Amino acid sequence: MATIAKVVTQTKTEAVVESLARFVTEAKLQVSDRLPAERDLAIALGVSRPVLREALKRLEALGVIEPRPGSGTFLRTTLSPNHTHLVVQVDLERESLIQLLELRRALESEAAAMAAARAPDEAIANLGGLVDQLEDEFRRTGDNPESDKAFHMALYVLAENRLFWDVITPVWEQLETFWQYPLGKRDFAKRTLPLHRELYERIRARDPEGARKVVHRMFEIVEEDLRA
Amino acid sequence: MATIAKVVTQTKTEAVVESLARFVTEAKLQVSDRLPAERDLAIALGVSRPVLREALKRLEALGVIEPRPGSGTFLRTTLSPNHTHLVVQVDLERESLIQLLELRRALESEAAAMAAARAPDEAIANLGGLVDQLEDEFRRTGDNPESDKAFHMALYVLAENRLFWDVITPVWEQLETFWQYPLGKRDFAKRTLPLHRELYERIRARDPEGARKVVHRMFEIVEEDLRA
DNA sequence: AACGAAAAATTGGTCATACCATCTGTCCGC
DNA sequence: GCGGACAGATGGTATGACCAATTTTTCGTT
Repeated sequence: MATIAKVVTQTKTEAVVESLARFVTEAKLQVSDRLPAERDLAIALGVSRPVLREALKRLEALGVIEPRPGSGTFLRTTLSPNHTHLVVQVDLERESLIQLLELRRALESEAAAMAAARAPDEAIANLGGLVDQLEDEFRRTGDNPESDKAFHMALYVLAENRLFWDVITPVWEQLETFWQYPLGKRDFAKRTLPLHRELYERIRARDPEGARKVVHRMFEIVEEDLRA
Repeated sequence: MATIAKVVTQTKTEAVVESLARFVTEAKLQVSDRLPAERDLAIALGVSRPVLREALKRLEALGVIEPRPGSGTFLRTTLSPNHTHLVVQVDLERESLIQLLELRRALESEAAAMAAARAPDEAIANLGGLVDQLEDEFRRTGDNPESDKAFHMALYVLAENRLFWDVITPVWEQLETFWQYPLGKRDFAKRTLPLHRELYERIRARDPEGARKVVHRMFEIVEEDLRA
């Protein structure tokens, strides 16, 4: 069957976005570097300033740039013409704590398995240090929100998949607001404490399945505590 | 320790985005409905048209709206003040494809286990029908992209967690573009075919661990095929 | 009355220009 | 040498106008 290509009209704003991506690449701009001033960019690209600004607003929405009034516009991520952006829309009102936890469980159990399978030895050793801190902070204060977060985030780094990190970060933030507001402090910290070291041991032993199971047990405790 | 709140300056454009979200909610606008004209919105919100347009460009970048010259601007998704947008940057290279697959594996293996644990019997029976279609389409055409997608998406419905659906949808879209462009058609459809029925059987047997393992085997085949 | 083509109105896309608020670096006076 | 005022640069906002695509209305023809 002969297919007919859909007409792709390109608005000037879109063209400017692409030109900007090309410019950033060719100029070898790095993260936190400053872009030329809006007026200059508009002239260089041969478009009016409103159009240039609309393109910038689009990049801003995608988290690529950050304008600072009075100073300039700065790069927040890398950018090149062959980058694409994946947008997940989440209704935070409807999504309950349980659903967020289930998502985290899915990501974290897999991340733990991936870490066990391929993280470099030195990185795993660092994780061991985090376990020490975790236990230490708990001994001193009876809780360990700081080092707990550091430990779990380290897992995602060990998994060596940036997407996991990108997805879990906002999920984690959302969970933190839950712990603060509707729910008070929970006490699963104590019960899950030993599992952290156990998880570290499973990863160190290069045991993906074992690591996955430990993570599941952690979440069972949390969910159990939540129902209580 | 006393913490000091970071100053949050809000630009007018950002305020307009929020106002728009509120408006869409209060006006009960549905997907594919038309928004008021730019000029009208600008007047109603008390801002200039450029600012209003910058806000629209932002929503456009997030895939929320779609402007059609001459006709108006239309809603592409639901929108309310509760919605948050999570953006992950993907570059069109083989490495990203693998990362996307790993993310999908994490979600899908857990979703399968959740489905086995709690999906209602009738819903699982429907999944069985999808397996029939899957095998039928493959017998007829030698491939089954349509029914394959239907089957996998059904898994996420059975998992009864909207977040999983929200996350996997754009991931799936992104994967589809990969199959089309950098890579050609792959032939893992044939090799993973029997696993679909097996997965259905594991879910029907209420065997979460078994379901999880079948999903993992599916992805092993896909990744193997990819390396070839 | 029904149909179809031309004209008018509507709507998003683009442009030019001006002014304001904020930040930064410089230069002057102490 | 130091502190503060000043000027320049930069992003944020507003006005008003015109263009191009689309939709709706109008009106003449059949």
